[in-house]
Amino acid sequence: MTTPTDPSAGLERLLEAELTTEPVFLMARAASTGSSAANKKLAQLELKVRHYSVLALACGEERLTQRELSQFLVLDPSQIVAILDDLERRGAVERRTDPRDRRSKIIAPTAAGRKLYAQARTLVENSTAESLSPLSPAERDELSRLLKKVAF
Amino acid sequence: MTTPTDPSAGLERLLEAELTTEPVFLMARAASTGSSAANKKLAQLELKVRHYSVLALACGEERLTQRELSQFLVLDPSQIVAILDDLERRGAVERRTDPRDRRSKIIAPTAAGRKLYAQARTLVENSTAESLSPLSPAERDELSRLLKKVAF
DNA sequence: CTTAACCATTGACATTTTCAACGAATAGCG
DNA sequence: CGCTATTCGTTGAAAATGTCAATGGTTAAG
Repeated sequence: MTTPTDPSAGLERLLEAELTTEPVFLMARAASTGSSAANKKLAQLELKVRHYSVLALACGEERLTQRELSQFLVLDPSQIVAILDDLERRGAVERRTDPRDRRSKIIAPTAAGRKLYAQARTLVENSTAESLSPLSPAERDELSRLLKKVAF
Repeated sequence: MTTPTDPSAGLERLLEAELTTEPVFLMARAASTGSSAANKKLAQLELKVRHYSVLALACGEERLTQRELSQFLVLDPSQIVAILDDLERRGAVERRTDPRDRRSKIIAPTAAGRKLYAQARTLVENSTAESLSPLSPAERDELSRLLKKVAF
């Protein structure tokens, strides 16, 4: 098993570049490599991170409307529609008209959806473990803590 | 001056959602909000983060080829072409055929380019300060340190 | 009851990503 | 030296993503 060559190999001399101190850049790069790694793993379930995120929320404690999903995930309502079309076609979630406000639709997971989420979750955790492998367990926790403060 | 309403306001009940513990999700969200904030500031210079990144590297110590920019920024070579077309049209950078390998082109900043970078850098720093405002100075340093370890 | 606002959805459009193919130039090897 | 394979920047097409206005159905406010 050959280690996949780092695409940015041979550029160690750039580690001192001013850009390397910019959090915007670091975040973008970390997020980009991280989610593309996760997407690769999720591909075997024909999922992408965006589907995984919606599915995860659908499988959570709170029952959410599409509007709420849209706000929380910072995605346009129309994108939520597309993602839900995929997930619903696969029988992973259901749209239920909110009885208290028939404009909204509440997203609920099916049994198959929960199963799918369980599998996906494992894959994502593997991917995360690899992505964060340069960090110690304590550092991973700290990173998550800091990101959470920034992201909300 | 009214504080722009947080788009994800009223969803505090989701802060305990399982998804909130996933670094992939946190990174994506932090990166997304962070760079869209930076983009807004950079708009007054008619720049985006991607242009800023290339300009920053061009203004650094190392003289880089397009291929190297592409690898370091994890962007397709064709995207580098487009970004450089913009920057060159504005007279911020120059493409110089590498005398040691006439296939490659070395990117060099012009005087105007350095000036532009200086202005842009200030804007980005302001944006970063706002984005990371929920963190203490020590936490910001720690976040940068951790991100750097992950991103490279 | 009427008007304004909200939700999910659709469709159009811009931006970004991804990929294959090309000419020019170099590197490796006989 | 000559031939072949590889690399570089560039172009163009296709797919994915993001952004935005308009719609029908529904609710809220007066």
